[in-house]
Amino acid sequence: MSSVTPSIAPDPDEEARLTRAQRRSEQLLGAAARLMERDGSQAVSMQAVAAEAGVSVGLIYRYFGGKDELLLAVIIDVLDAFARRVPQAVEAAGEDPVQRLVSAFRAYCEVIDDHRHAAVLTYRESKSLTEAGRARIKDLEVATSDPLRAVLREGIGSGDLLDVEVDLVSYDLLLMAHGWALKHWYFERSMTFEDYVSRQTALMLNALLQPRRRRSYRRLLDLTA
Amino acid sequence: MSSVTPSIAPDPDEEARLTRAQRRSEQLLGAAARLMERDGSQAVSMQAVAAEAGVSVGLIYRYFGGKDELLLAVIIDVLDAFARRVPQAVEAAGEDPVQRLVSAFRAYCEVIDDHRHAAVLTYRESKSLTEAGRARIKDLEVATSDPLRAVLREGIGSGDLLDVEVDLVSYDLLLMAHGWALKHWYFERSMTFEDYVSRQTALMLNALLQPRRRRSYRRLLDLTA
Amino acid sequence: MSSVTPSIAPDPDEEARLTRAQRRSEQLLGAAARLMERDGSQAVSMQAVAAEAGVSVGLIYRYFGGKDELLLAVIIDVLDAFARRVPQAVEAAGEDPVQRLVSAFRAYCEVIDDHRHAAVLTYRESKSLTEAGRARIKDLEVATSDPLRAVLREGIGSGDLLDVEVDLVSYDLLLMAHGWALKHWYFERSMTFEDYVSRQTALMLNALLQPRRRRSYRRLLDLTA
Amino acid sequence: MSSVTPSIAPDPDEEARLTRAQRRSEQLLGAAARLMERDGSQAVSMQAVAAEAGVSVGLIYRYFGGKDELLLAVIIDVLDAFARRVPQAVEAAGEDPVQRLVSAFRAYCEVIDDHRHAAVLTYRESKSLTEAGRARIKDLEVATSDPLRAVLREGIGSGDLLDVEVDLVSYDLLLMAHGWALKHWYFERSMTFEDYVSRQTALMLNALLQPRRRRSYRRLLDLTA
DNA sequence: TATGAATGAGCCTTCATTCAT
DNA sequence: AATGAATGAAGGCTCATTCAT
Repeated sequence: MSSVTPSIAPDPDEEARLTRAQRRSEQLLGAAARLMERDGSQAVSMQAVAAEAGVSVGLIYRYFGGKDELLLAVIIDVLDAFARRVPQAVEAAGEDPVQRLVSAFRAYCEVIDDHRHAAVLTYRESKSLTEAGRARIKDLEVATSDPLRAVLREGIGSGDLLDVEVDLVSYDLLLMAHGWALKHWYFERSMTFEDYVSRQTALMLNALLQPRRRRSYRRLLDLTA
Repeated sequence: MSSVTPSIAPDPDEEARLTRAQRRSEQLLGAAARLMERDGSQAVSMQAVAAEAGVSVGLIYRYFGGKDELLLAVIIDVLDAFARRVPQAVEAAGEDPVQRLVSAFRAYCEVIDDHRHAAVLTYRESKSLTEAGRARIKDLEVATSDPLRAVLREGIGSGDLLDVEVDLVSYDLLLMAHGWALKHWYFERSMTFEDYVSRQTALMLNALLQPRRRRSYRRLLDLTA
Repeated sequence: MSSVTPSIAPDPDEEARLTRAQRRSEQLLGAAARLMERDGSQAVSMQAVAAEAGVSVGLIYRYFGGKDELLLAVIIDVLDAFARRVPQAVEAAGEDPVQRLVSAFRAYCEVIDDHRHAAVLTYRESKSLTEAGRARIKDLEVATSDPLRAVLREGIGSGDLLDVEVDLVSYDLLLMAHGWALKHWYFERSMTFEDYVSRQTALMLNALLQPRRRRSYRRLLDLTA
Repeated sequence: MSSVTPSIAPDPDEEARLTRAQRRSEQLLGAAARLMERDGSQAVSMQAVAAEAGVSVGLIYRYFGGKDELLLAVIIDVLDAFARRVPQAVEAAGEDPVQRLVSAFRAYCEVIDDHRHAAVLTYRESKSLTEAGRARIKDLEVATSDPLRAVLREGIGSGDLLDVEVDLVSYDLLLMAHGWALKHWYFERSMTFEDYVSRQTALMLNALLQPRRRRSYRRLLDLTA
């Protein structure tokens, strides 16, 4: 389409940064994500994805080998979003390990709140994938929790946190973040997102903080927020 | 269960107590659960369920209205297991609120370990249900966590636990229990079920126990099990 | 059931006149007719017939070879009703051939009004039958119109009616009678059953009556009833 | 129809005039009509229609929402044939109201002879339709008889016909026309289509013609053709 | 590159029929 | 004579995938 335009290139930067194929790919991924997150991947037909994206069915097969590959790509796309935003939040939190942990946890929760349905996809749809796809996602999920693990290790190293098992605790924190998406229908009746985050943060710090450091974070430890 | 019965001839009794219909129902439920837990309900055809159960397709429709109803029944079956076993465990734990909490949490984890895949069904398949079915499951899920809420309230009332928000914390504990099923593929590499339970228990008590009560449960608080 | 009753035989005549088998047969036929007339034979399942009759599916197969045979029996039952009531009406009309014709036509219409849906069965369902069944019904349908043919011949013989082709005209009259059932939904808006019969009678007589006999039946010839 | 076109190259025009979709639609409609008319719509499977049309099952669903819609379309197709050919015949019959009536009736009979089995579908299959479809067909059936009603009113207005109830008589005439299809198996033994039409025409005129106009149509009034 | 008509395997469901009791 | 649980073939319909244009 835009290649036909004879006038001076309207957006050369955009043109250059993303090849036509990349743009198409994102367009299809977006459409698929939108539908799959809402209805579940199995309930979404390729024709529906095509319609949502405003292209023909055949075109999807030029960019993705089939439905399995499309679902895999959608999930990977979501996990990438995690990998991008959490480290930023940690960085912005400054030097204090506890503050960095709090900030990381909040970032996880925020990303999940933004992709509330997408977050559930990873749980729900892994069975729809090939063994290879499933393996790849598992790796990505582990990688996704890396920032959390790193910040936990920092805190333990600095003596601010108890000497917990990092793998297990980082996973617990992820669960608590995902919890917002999983039971959103339940909690939205009794609390805001801010309530949820601050109360979970308090619980987490109660469990992890070295007793002698508790006074410094008294405000964050208030269990009734 | 029935093996606990001390009186004579437990099997004939068992045979007699269940009508033919009840046995059929359980047989079909078992087959469906086995396949759905493995492949996801959408990927399991009614013909496959029939084959797994060793009956004809038509027979399933004598016992369940259709695929939706079958899935719903499978999930309800699992939730019933929770409703049965957790209260028993709490009862058997004696009077101490903290011991009762620890015991309840362990029971949740054990049921999940027994129904490791089925537990995931609740998360994964809600989209596949009718609105009515979804509503019913939500109610059951809430009810399922009731024993946990009760025991938490006891502990707070007795002054053993901090004054946390019971709804949120009970949900966190459920998440931690479900976590064993959700990431079983990951944790089985580094820990046994016993490791998982005792470490999560330690974290939980660290977060919830009144400081002055910590000494009494020193052993349970060991974060490295 | 009734054979168990020990007290003095409550209805010995009834018992004697109809064997148990005959009564069962009528019971089943009645149930089948009721449902098929309402929903069409194809839409009625054997299990539905059994339920309507208050018996088990298996029993139907003791009395009728299968669904085809059941439908055939239902249709024959209806056609028999025609064969019974029309001759009675003709007889009761006295000696005058024209009066007998008028009476016969009215009788056809009345039977059809009583079995409004059943009448349609013959048109609708003949395709569902075996070749043999179809042939049998065709014969019965021809026989059903015999009284009409006879009375027409009388009228022609007596010089009251024009010398029309009896087969064709008797068929036309049957069509006009069935018309009440076929388009009942349309005519019930603008006329009663009595209107329908008297107006059709007037048209018929206008077409068939010898000109010189018209004066005698002036009232019946009034086209606006 | 198109054979009447005098200009050059009629076939390419025909080819061009119909879009691919229109041709497909007609192809499917034709196949469905052929089978349904022979076996009854309920007895015809979608796979059979696909096979008859030489296409795949799935394709039918691109053109018709389902089996109901397909049956509805077939019936509407037949009713459209009436709406097209009857007015033409009336027009071609000239000015005389009686001639126009005779011509209209003949046209009805001819269309029915062409669609002998399809005509029966309207009677037979109404139960197989949705409420909406049934309503639509009822409307079309009423509309189909409009030309007949119009020509009857003309004749009454011009004083050629008796003052009969137009709705009822037009329906009678339709029944007589449909009669050819309904009992074709019976009448084909004793008369040709021409016999049938001329005799029914004679009966109709005997019933409807004003006595003083009878002499003018003596030939048409001969009851033995 | 892009289209979308066409395919057909496979799914859920129904129901005529059988048979052990 | 009567039951009704069980069967399984067949039907309507969907949708991932292909391919001629």
